[in-house]
Amino acid sequence: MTRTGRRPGDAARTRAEILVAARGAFASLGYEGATMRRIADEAGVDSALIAYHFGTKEQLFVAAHELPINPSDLAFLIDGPKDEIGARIARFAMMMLAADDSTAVSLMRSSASNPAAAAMLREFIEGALVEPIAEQMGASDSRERVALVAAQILGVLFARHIVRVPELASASVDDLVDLIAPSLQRYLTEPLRRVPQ
Amino acid sequence: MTRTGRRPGDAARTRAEILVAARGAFASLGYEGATMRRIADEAGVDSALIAYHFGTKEQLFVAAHELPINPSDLAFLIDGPKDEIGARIARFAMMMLAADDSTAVSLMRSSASNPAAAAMLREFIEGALVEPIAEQMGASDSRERVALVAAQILGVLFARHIVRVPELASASVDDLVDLIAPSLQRYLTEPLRRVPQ
DNA sequence: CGTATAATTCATCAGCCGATGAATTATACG
DNA sequence: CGTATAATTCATCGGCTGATGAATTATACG
Repeated sequence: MTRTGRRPGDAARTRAEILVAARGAFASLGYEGATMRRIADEAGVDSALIAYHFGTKEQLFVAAHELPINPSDLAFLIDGPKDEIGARIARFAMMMLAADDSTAVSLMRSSASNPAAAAMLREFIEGALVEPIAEQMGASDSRERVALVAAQILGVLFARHIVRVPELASASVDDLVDLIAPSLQRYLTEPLRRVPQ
Repeated sequence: MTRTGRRPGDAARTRAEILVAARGAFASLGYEGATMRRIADEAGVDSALIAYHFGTKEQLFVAAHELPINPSDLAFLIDGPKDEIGARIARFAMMMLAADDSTAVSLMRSSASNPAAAAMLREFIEGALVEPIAEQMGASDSRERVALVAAQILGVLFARHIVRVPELASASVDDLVDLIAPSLQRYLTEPLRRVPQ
């Protein structure tokens, strides 16, 4: 059927198709579950071709998770009215990160069993969220505040897309935004402790 | 060194040692990463002995996660002053579930790559938390409220023990309780949406 | 048009996985 | 004390994994 040797037609396209298949597999199966052969089958390709284009499985994982988001795209979260920052972040997180096959869910899934993936997720949270937002806020506990926001978002994603708790899995994006926005708002802008340290 | 055949001494003890090794391995490596051979090595035992005592790997996983908690032990969370229920749940969750090798972290880790583990975690959340607490509360949106509490707790555990976000990984249990208790309180007892549906 | 090279598949390797039957040794119980 | 049986290790199976060298075919470019 598919003979050996170079295929006719657009060559650069194959590479992109492998990346799409890889993202889907990592997101639904995690790092170990997404085998090279499965990804290759999904992309309609031999697994050796993946090695040819991307090298090792770990390199493929990194390539598949290269951010489609430029960290400076997140500036709008900080700008704008301060009393709505929780809602802005909640909406952005639920919309961009909530798809079952999003790179965020994929990274979360793989982080659970793969320390290198956990490091990637940690560095993204620190570098793209905690540091820029905390710097902008300037208070001494800003980093802690942003980390709590990240934890709340991770929790909703985990409960909704990995555990699939029915009450959250069936909720709409709009509902989720309304529900968690006040918590994020509190973590960022309201007094955190009853008895200050 | 360790010869073949039955070993002298307390026989029932071996079984318990296998369970301890299994819990540690599942909690730190996840379902797929915790291989039968690794667990056996950790327990100082041949992997065939695990099969002899517990059957398949999946049966071992279930045995290792049999609840040390009787669901009725959770009644105290609901009883007591209503304006402190968030703090009670936060303290209980952070203390009981926060150890790196707790069965909760173990279940979370395995849930990410193993649908059967995710089902176990989902059923625990629904059966031991959402249903009893929501029934006690009685409001129409009670289930959703408890699910949000579960999501917040899962998020802190995930960020702290799996991603290891430094700001949360280094925080003390007391700090974490103080920080998230008001969010849990709001999810359970305060108006959830600005514009009711 | 010819040829170097890029893209692709095939075949195969060593290693690890979970499972299982056979052999071995201690205990329990008559 | 003898023997059935429980507890344990050993040896091995088929299957899957990531990786890689060799063969094949299309393209790019002179």
